[in-house]
Amino acid sequence: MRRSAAETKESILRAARERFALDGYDRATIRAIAGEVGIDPAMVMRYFGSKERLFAAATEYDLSLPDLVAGPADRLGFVLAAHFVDLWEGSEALQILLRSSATDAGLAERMNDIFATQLLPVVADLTPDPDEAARRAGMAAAQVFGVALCRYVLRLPPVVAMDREEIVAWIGPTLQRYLSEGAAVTTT
Amino acid sequence: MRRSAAETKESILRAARERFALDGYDRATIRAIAGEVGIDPAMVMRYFGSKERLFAAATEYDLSLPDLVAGPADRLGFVLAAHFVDLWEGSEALQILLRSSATDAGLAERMNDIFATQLLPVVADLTPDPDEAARRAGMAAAQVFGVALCRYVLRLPPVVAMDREEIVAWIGPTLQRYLSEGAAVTTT
DNA sequence: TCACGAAGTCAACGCCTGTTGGCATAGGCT
DNA sequence: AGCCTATGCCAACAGGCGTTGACTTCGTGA
Repeated sequence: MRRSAAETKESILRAARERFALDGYDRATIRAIAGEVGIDPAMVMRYFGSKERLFAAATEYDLSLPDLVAGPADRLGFVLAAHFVDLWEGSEALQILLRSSATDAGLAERMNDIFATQLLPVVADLTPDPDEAARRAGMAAAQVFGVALCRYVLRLPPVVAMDREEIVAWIGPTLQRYLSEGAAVTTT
Repeated sequence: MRRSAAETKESILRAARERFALDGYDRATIRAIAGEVGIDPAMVMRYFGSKERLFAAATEYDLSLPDLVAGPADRLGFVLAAHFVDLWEGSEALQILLRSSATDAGLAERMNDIFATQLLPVVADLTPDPDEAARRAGMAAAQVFGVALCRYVLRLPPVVAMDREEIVAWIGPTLQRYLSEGAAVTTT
């Protein structure tokens, strides 16, 4: 079969996202991805150079966090929760990153970058003390990643069964507390 | 060098836990594990039969959840939080399982079993409606797994920096709400 | 028309993996 | 002392992987 280069490249990207999302970086093979598209593995190399570069191309994205300070302060957790749920549902990129970063130190580092450059600054606008802001952002990330892990990776049935609204209703107040309410104090 | 079979077996298990925890199931190789112990890869096969059986032997454990109904109802979240933090810190087994279950469907299934047979029944004792109990347990699992993911796998600096007490103080109230307080209602 | 570049195939390479069977050897038991 | 078994090593296999370079085929523009 003969297609335009752009078409083929896009087909490869689609198949790659699917395989990476399902199997993770290591187990997803160039051969399987090429097979899904119906072309020779060599084509993937021609268009993307290497498996690493293909992965990078398949996981480009932007958190595009809303400006949290703009919204009403007391609905902040809900705004963030809704935004993240939409993000996870909307594209496979974050799911792919999450799954593969469990075994790839480089990808874990990339998740750190995402955290540090996208979530942390937004939270820092709400809290004067930078150390406290980091901890608050860290806990918020833990809650968000935890839901994503259970829903898309581990596929725990109750968490998979929930719809967007219900998840937001559960984690909204949690994020609200992590981001803006009284700092945790040590308790025995 | 010559040791007793029991000693060697134990050394292999120690090295295996370390490699599995650091690299995940796929990237941890029998050769690397054997090399760490200073023996031939064939010895690993002699003692454990296969890589899969070695992994199974390296990840035996027991959640041994406390009886939540026994404690004071209003400290329930804190009790569970403290218990889980101790569990994660105390052994590598859960960290290994968490890391590797991201790419291995069989292990994800095993995490489901852990959830269904150990956490869920405990929560079910607190809530009459089984469907609601499942959702509550699911959210609690999401929070606990999320912290573990950020702390041991992704190694987000602020989450790594926290000590046991601080983590318990943060997620204690969250678990409390997920397990026993007013069910979430849909909110726009 | 025909040559040329783009799109795709093919076979092979070098490497690493889990796994196997045969061979050496040390050390306790009789 | 001498055997015999548990402990360990070595070399090799078969298969899968990413990657490479040379070859074929199609479509188009001069």
